[in-house]
Amino acid sequence: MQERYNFSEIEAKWQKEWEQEDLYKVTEGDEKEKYYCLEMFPYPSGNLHMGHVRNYSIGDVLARYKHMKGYNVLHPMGWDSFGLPAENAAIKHGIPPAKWTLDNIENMKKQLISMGLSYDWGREVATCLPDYYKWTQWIFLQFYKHGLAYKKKSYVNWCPDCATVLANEQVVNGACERCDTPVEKKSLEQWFLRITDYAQDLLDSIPDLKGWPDKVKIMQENWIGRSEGAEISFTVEKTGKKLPVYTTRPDTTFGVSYLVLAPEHPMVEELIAGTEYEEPVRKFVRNVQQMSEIARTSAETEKEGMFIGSYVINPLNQEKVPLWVANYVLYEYGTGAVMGVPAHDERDFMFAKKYDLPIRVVIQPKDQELKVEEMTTAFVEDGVMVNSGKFDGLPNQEGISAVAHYLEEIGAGNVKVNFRLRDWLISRQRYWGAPIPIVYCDKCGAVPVPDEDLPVRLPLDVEFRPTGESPLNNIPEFLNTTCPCCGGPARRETDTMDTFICSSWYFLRYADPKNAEEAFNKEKANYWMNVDQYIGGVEHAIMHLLYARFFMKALNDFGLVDVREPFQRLLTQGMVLKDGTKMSKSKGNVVSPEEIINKYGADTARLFILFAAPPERDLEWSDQGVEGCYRFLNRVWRLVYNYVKDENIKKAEAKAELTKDDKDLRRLLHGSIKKVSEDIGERFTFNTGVSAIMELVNGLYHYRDKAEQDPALLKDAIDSLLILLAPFAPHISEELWHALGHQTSVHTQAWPEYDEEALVAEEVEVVLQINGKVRDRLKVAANLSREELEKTVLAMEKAQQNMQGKQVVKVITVPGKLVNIVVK
RNA sequence: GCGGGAGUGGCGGAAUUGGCAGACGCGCUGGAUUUAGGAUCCAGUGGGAGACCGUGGGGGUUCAAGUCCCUUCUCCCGCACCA
Repeated sequence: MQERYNFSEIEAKWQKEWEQEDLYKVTEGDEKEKYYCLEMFPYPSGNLHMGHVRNYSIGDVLARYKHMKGYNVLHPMGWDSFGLPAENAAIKHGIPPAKWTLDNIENMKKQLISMGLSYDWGREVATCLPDYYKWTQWIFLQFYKHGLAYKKKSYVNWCPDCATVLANEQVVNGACERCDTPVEKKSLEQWFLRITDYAQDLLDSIPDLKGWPDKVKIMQENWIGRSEGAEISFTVEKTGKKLPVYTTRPDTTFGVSYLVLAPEHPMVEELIAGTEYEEPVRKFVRNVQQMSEIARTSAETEKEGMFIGSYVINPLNQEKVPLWVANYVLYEYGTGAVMGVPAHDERDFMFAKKYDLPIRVVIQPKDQELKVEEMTTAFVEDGVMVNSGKFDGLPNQEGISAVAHYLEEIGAGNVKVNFRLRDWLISRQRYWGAPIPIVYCDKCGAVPVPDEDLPVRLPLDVEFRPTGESPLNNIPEFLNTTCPCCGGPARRETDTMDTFICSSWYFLRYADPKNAEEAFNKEKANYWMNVDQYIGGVEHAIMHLLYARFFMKALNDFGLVDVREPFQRLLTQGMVLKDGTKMSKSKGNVVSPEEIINKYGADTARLFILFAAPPERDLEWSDQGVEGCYRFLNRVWRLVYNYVKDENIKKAEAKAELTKDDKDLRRLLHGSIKKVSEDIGERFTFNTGVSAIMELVNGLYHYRDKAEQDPALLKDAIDSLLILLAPFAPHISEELWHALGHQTSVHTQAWPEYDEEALVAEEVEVVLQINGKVRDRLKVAANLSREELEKTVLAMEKAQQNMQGKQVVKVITVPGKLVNIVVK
């Protein structure tokens, strides 16, 4: 055994060895219980960053731990490899996207391997390869065949910089999630998936996600945004047509003083055509539509509107109220029209004040009387209905359903549930994605590509121009095809799918990655799913995690798999920061994993990133902290080195009886086993797990200084130490394990069990408190009875001093912990 | 504005069920070793000379509060005209 810890030699050696032995290969159907440990697969940007290191270190500790605990562990890795950066590289550097992507994968895979991660590389998938996207296309067609994929013309979010449309979820504060460019609205014909059909289901099963952080569950709940209310039909006076509005407050319907349409509402144009309002209203609508999404959807934006010259009839009281158009009404939500009740809605109140529209109180608070002239803000709390005909006197909460049901009776409305969630726009006007497998025929319309013709291959020999247009439009061999229906000439769809589609089912493909006949074998998927532990960044709280849940429910409904939720437990790791902020090139505070691994080794990098903070919290990078972890591994190395070298210890006879020092070490050892097991397996607090291992090492150093040791105990402690360390620092543990003379891998050892009896201390320290404040300490026998403990502590000098001349009110004794004397 | 999370030594962080605040690591101080430095090993390290005081501030419950309740401040994250 070498005296020095030569990490680079050791790490290379064991990485090669593990690969040759195929140590991490798994197959299904083992008699062991399965455990599916999954980390979010990366986009192959070309280089690993610290966020990846953190993500994959966490996953690897869990996977290795579960493996040693006797589970059949599936721990795969792959590549989310479609996406825009590959195209940008092509435009900028003239490298074809496929080559750029595959080169990046190769490089990143090397880096992942250099971290010593326990992946079954035989299950590697890359979403950009035809053997994967064939099945992405097939799944799309399943959605299509079940009526869950459809094409419609609508106002969609367009990012001018990315030159493509975006899903609602990809618009952040009115700007493109990727490049921060303000999005524009465009009216385009696009493919959607009917995620709204699953809105209620997605919401209802959130409480079942027991192992998910509340934060993520709440975010999803808010995103789905269920609201209960009523749809109420007003009648347009001029045309007699019904104009439905959606409201959560049908109890305020008697307080309606105007109605507002969204600028995009088709009835606007219909009602102004040929009237004196035509020109000014058109101008107003145009102005609103020219506003950026950010300005338009901000709550701070001044509410502006305009009367459009028509009136509608309130179905409850037959009142005639004016019809307006205004910038604050969203066409996409509800019916695109709202009723204005200024007295009881803040926005309506502001609007009515601005345009001098009437305000009528229809809900009175219980303890005071509202006077319109005195109101400075809308009254939105609960109260009693007034000015509401036969509903007068009814508490408004009851009024909500009473009015809704009455409207239903008279045929002027119905109870209605609305969701904020919109259907998922999946078309992208980009090249580097999975082609949507549809062809357009003049005779037959949109026709799905037959399963046997899949995959619709992405042509690889393409030319990129910085026009923003998808090159697929310029490739006749791709574009022109024959109709699968009638055999006539047809055109292919040139849009590709949102890459979130590819990542919505990859965890299923890992269960059966090589299958050429199916997306995945049902039995294999049923065996491995669902994912027992999923680990990734919280930035995916909504998009990826919601889409994947939607896919799982749909695939279950298609009968392809038995489970309905993809991820049993979810761990969202915090960011890796440097100098208090996120690492970024522009700030110049990036620490590259490669650099750290070269300087200290992967084991040190892993250990530091797990030790520096609990996984959910942000982690501040510290070069000195890394140094400390490196020192610790050296300390472990020397401990084992000295042990192996010391012939006396190995020759020593086993002792008949353990001394106090022996028992202390044994208690420390078993306490460490317990702590590390719980910290990895139950609490997911790897930082305290590492600290427990450090304490064990400190204890072993002290033990080595003792005059006599128990050789059997020492050997057991050092063996166990290496097993406990193995999930965190796999290379050094393996090397030292073999240096101790073991023939098999440390990673295939059974995780040690702790002995409850060994944990029991013979002596404990108890505390003397006076009025709750610690005044003295005392070592006593651990099994001392309550009475004896109290007697002993009360007899202490400090106790006597404090009781002198005072009245003892009471004495609280907690055996094994403390005696608190309350004096007056 | 709404929702969520966090404020603990010089720093990262521990304290799992209300029971010894500051585990472990960094940094710092001292000692041993060494020609010397580095490395290593050992010891010390919240503040205060001390009685004592200490978990963002104020109040409360309790024999006992970092932990529970009320209130307030600061920071971070998510959503934000969804009728």
